[in-house]
Amino acid sequence: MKFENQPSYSLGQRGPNKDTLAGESGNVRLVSQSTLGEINRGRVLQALYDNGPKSRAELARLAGVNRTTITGIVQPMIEEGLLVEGDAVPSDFKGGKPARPIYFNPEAPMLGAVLLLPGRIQTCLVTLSGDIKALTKAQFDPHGDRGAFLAIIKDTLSATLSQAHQAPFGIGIASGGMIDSDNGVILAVNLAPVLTGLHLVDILQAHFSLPVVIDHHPRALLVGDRWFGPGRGQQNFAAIYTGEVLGGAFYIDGRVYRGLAGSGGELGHTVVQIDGELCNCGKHGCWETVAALPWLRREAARLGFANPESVTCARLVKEAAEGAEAANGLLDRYTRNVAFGILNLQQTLSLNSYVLHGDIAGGGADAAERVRQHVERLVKKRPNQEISITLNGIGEGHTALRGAAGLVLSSHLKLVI
Amino acid sequence: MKFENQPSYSLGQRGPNKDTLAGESGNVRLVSQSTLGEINRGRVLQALYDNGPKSRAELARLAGVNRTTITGIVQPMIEEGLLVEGDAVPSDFKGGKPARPIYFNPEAPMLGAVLLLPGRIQTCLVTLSGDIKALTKAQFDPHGDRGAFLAIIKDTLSATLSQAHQAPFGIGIASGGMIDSDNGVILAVNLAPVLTGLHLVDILQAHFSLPVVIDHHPRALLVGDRWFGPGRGQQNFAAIYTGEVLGGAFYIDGRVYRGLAGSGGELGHTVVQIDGELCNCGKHGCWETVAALPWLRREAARLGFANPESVTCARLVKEAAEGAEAANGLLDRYTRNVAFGILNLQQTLSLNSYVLHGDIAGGGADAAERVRQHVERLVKKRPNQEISITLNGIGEGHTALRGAAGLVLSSHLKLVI
DNA sequence: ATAAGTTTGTGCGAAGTACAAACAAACTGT
DNA sequence: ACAGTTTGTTTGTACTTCGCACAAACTTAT
Repeated sequence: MKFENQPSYSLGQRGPNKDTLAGESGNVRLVSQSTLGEINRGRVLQALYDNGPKSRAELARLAGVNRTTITGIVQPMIEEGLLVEGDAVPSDFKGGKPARPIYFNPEAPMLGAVLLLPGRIQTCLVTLSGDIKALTKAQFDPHGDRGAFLAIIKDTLSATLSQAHQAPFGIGIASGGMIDSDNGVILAVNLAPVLTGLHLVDILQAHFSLPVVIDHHPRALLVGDRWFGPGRGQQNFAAIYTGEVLGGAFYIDGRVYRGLAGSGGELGHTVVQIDGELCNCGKHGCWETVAALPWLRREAARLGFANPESVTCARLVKEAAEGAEAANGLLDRYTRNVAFGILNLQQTLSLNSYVLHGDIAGGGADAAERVRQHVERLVKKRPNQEISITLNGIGEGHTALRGAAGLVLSSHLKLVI
Repeated sequence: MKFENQPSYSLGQRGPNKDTLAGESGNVRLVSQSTLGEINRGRVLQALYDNGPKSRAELARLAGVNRTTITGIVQPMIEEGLLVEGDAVPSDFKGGKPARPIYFNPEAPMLGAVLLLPGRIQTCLVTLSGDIKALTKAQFDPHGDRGAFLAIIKDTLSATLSQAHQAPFGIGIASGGMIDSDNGVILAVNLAPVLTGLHLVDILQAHFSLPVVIDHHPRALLVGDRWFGPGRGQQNFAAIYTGEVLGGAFYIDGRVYRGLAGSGGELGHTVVQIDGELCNCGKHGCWETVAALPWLRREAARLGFANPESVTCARLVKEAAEGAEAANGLLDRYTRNVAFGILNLQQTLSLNSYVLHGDIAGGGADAAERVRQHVERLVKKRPNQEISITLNGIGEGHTALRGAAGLVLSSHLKLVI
């Protein structure tokens, strides 16, 4: 028989000479058996991350598979030193062979991490359980010479990596600015032009002979929440950062959402006030224009606050607690404005869980509770769906470094086909 | 050794007594070999959908696997009548055995579809290539008796199904209102209270002994775009519907985005104008308040248009083409308002492709081009990322019914683990 | 008319990975 | 000492993809 009148067309989103990607029209990838094995190994590791040390039998129950299957997956990783078997744990039952829990080997390789901010570099090692080691800091001229910058970052990383007893799994980089995470390129950093256009991943991979991954700062915070923070075990949640700018990122179904070449998640530049204040991106009325520190300080000045340039969420919370009505009012407006963007994310994606970072997190539990109450007032609740607003990153402030390390974990574990 | 100080906690989003889902903390599913086979069979079917008839060798090239693998997948489906082998096609090469293309069997079972609107039901059969057959229509009292409604929908569907030569794969239902698509329940339809709380999937599955799936109307439009319309072959795109209300849905990485229990994608109730117009959802400044027909008509009345109650996008396009400056101005404002919500979706998810339905689609290519130009003005373009705005559903108007049928396809093909 | 070259489809056995069943090990309670 | 229970291991089976060789079906050159 002849097949006729069969359409085969697309919406025209691909540019000229662009290679088709897996899953795009014209190219559907099947799953091979070795890929199947990789997926399952990654999921077993994920289960250990999410649930803590577990025996083979417990892992088999969690994963819905045969005990033999778990042994087959786990044994090679014990033999290669990634995992280790713990002491026998007496059973909770009447009788029964004691279980032998399995977990990550403290002697396992660590993760390299780089935090890249305009003018400043921090590097460290992070253990599989999230401990920070060999922290090294340096500064660079954001408008300076490309070669000088590369020398500084290589030296700083070398100082850190020299304190590892064995080669780490890889190096993760959290950077400000517009990042193409697929190609490992810093597309643009307005505050540090020396970085713009830098193919940093290729350069560092060649220099250190280690896998290198890069992503932008809010997404690194998110990944840090996922592996080492309040997002542990979560499949769907967002991290929201407020400061000089406003940014965010989110996990959907266990995966960091990136969009094409990492371009998704420009949450600060979604519009919440048509024809509102001019944003530094050129549009009017972006979420960032009403929910970042510049807005807060401008409003503080307009309302006659003392030292308006030093107004932060923490300061407002403190002054409100001391009875200052003006501070209470401004704090309420700020947290309400933050809530509008969270509302829009909630309406769009139903993530139900949000972790606050940066200035808004500096306001502590009081600020978080205000944001949550505003969000709850705005969202039409669905049955059995509580919205959770939590904090991370207050205190020692290494969330972004852990996040950078988490980028390595996410890419190494191959958790999703 | 003993494992100590290992955290195992979550953000607290689960309610009391809620079963943990696959992938959530405490439960990670591994992939079995029979699941692997199902995934690969689904992907081969998807490749045929997206690319039209292909030979085994061509499919092997597309899928990146061995020719033997494709034969092993395809042969059982030929034997069971889902696929059929076509006439040999002479090779484009010098020599070479002629290829035997494979495609869907016209004698294969069809798909049942139901469109459920306040007061009206439409049912039909849809072939695997999207042809509509056995269309039946009925009306019901939206405030009437639950039993009377069920009798009407069963009769209407029976009339349609009696014209099928064999049992269809299943029945898909596109419905207005708030739908819990995981449990197959219509949670609320403000304009048709008789439907509220109806466990329609269980009822119809029991009655017809066929698989039944349900989703809300904009998501059914999206799925229709994906299988039978301009979204064919696309992994990431959104469908936007404007009319009395504004709704939308989107595909991410080849999957319909649903969120928990289908609650994601309430795009019409994202806020674009803080403290703006009161919305019928109770909030102020939702996208729906500035980009649906009620806004258009109210503005037309305010501006002194003749017969403002009959203003639609199509009418404005026509009058603007005839030189009416007021119509041109209102059309520009309407398409700009539609663009703001698309902008926010683009900033959040970087989908790059949007299909317009309903009233805004009624404005044809001119309206779509205006929307596209507004979006392009607002979005900071990334390298190699064109934004596409297309139309669907104008003409015969069966997009939603094809979409309902597509819900069956999506669930039947098991395209994703 | 025959041979060389090329592509497609099939047959056969190998490889990778999960599953089922049986058994040994290690415990508790009677 | 024995029964019962759970955990971990051993052995063989099942499912699915892969690699290689070969047959079939064509075109082109001689």
